[in-house]
Amino acid sequence: MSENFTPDSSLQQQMETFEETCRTADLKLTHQRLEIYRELAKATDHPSAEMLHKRLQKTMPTLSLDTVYRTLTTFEQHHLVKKVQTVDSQARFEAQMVQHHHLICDSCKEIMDFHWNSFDSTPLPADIRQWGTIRNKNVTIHGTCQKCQALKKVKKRT
Amino acid sequence: MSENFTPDSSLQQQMETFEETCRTADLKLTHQRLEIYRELAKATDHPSAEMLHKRLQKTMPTLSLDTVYRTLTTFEQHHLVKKVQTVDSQARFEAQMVQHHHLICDSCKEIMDFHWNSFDSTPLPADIRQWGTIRNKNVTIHGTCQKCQALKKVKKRT
DNA sequence: GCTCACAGTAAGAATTATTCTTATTTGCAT
DNA sequence: ATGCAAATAAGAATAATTCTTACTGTGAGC
Ligand SMILES: [Mn+2]
Ligand SMILES: [Mn+2]
Ligand SMILES: [Zn+2]
Ligand SMILES: [Zn+2]
Repeated sequence: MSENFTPDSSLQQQMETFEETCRTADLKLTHQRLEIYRELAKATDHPSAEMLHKRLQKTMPTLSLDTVYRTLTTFEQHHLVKKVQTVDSQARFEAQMVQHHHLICDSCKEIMDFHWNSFDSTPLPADIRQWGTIRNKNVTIHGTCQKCQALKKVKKRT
Repeated sequence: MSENFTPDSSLQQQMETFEETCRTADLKLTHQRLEIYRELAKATDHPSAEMLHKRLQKTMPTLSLDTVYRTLTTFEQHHLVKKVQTVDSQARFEAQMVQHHHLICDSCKEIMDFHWNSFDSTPLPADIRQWGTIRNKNVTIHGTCQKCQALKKVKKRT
């Protein structure tokens, strides 16, 4: 590990990969695309388009919500980001493209990543294979996070 | 197995359980509720509210789409149906409440059930336990179903 | 079986999330 | 530096879902 290591070094790396992918895909490197990608890449909470827009407006007051949506869709088509499947109406996004799974708090809607290598390497039940071509398999865990549990206890006491 | 066994016997059973649950929950047994539940219970494709409405309109021409939505929401609150999490804008529903998992075709959006008991009884990675209270864990498999694969091949030949 | 209170419904308006249209701006190849 | 296709901003439009309101029907009590 180098002496120049900073918590941002992986983000820097990710930005470079992003720029490279854009150039290869003939996507122009606009300020909007760079900032939207950076904001999503540094987020760990799987923000919605609206959340991203709100965060970015502080530094880019003229950024339109439509651009956020359009840009995320473009990124998705180029496998730079993923739409996360939820039961809620607003779509949630992430720039984390390596295989992982999700913990979802049904109370605050927080989405957290986790890894589960032993699951990833477990073969599927045999009878599923004939269904078609399988692209990926993912686990979603629903529950209530610590924070929300604590809040509930406080409320009960009232 | 009785001589009176018919393919519908389990649906009959499910309808009785449904009626019982409604009575216990002080939900009036309206024609709309009965038919919406029956239609969803007999479906295996996880229909959207709109799909259910379309199917029911044949026999109930005055049924409003709003009633379908409202009724499904009521059922969901009483754990009679579940909203299925997808990446698409239209919500999909099911009356199948026993633990199971989903195969989703990214091409035709078909959602299929499957069971995986060995997964269900596998403990979660230890480091997840501290996140909060876990309610359930489910697997979603994405891919392309046989039908869609066949269609693609035909198209390629053209 | 009849009546009545009130939960539930239909219809259309409203809201929310997302996408489209169009005039203007910008990245980048030349 | 110039030109032009691609991208953006703003607001209109669309799609999915929910709300409002006047009317209807379920089922408890007689
Ligand atoms: Mn994730
Ligand atoms: Mn299912
Ligand atoms: Zn929470
Ligand atoms: Zn398919």
